[in-house]
Amino acid sequence: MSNAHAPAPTSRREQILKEAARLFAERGFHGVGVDEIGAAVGISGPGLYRHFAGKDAMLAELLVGISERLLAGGRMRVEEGGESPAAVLDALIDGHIDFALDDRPLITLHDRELDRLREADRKRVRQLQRQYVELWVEVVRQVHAESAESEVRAAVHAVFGLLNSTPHLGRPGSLPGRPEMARLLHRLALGAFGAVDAEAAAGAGDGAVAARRAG
Amino acid sequence: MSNAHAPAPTSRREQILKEAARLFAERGFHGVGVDEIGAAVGISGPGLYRHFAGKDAMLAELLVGISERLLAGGRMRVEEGGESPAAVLDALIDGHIDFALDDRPLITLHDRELDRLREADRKRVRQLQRQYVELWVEVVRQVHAESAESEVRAAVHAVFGLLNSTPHLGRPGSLPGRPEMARLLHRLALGAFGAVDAEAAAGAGDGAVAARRAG
DNA sequence: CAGGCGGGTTAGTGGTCGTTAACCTGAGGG
DNA sequence: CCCTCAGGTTAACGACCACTAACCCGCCTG
Repeated sequence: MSNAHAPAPTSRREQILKEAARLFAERGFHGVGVDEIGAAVGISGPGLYRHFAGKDAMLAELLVGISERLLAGGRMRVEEGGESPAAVLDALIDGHIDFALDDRPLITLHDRELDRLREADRKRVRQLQRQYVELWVEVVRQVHAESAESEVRAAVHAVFGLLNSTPHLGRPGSLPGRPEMARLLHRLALGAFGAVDAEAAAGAGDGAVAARRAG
Repeated sequence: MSNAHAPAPTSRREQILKEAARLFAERGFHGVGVDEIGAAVGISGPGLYRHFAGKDAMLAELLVGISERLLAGGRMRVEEGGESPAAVLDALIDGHIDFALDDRPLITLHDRELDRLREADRKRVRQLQRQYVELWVEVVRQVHAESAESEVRAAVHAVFGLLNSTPHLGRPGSLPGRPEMARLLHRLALGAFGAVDAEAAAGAGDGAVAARRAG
């Protein structure tokens, strides 16, 4: 439509993947047709088959790609190893936040359309996800050593849910801007992890933990 | 399949809705056909049209129903008014956790298939969701008075993401059981809310908040 | 200039799916 | 005993859609 002489820093494949991700996130994998994806990149319908084996292949490449990038980024930050486990955890959190804030459609797809994959791809994605989770679990356990592993694992899942909540936010100005949002999410994640360690005395429904921060 | 002489405490409609919710959650609205829904309740295909105007109507009734129940439950707990704002917040959290743990398919649908609704239904659901969010925002602000409203609102969304993370959990025994899970989620939510108030001194990436709980 | 080929095009095809049509049956009620 | 009617059934229809076939063209290479 627009760029007739595009310097094309992004290949056609990547352009297609980006638009496909957006459309899949907006209307669901089954909800968007190949014609629409084609139209979004200026070609029409079956032209996509010059770049991908099929619609499924696009979704597979998106989900595998995102999972690999998440894991690779996490591994990198762990190996860099900060001054302390807490610093590594901070880095993990910031990395995930950047991802959630910058690649919303992918985050959405990541836990929404997994089951539309062929068995093999789904297994691969799940394996990558599991490794990513375990990466976090190890780091979190170094920061909160006295917590049970199963609770830490559940907490990691829950914090992912927290960090990945950004796509669900209403558009307008009733919410903080991107930098404030990043800092807020960081605080919330740390706050949640800090609450993993049971102050077992506190039963449910008495507001003990909420009261703590005022004390 | 099983109950040939069902005392039918649940009407046929409810039975259909329940199965439809499960299937929609598993494979997405577009991913399941009316024949499958029918088969799940022992009748086949078009028999459903004796109970619902169409597939869309089932989804609409599910989403509107869940939103109304969430809001009604929340309002009830607020009006009951505990001993303190913190106690009311505890009640809200417990209510939401019960919902997330007991009605996973609905929770999944709730933020996954909203856009498949007709304009009118979608507006209604969004309005109910917004009212539910604002209910929480008011209560949280009473507990954390010094926090900016926009940050509290974002935090509420994020905590919903945290509490609604249960459907994403891997099946096996690597996770806590239901009661432990409920208590853990409760703690995590309070921990997150407790971190809304900026200790503005702490920049990103220095682990200050994580360190706090050890100090 | 030949020719391969990357990257498009349009037309068609087979299958799936939501929905409707037409028909059936068994249980009450007058 | 008939009539109604709720709640099914199967068959068919129309739309949509992923994918294939067949064709095309501009660019680069030799």
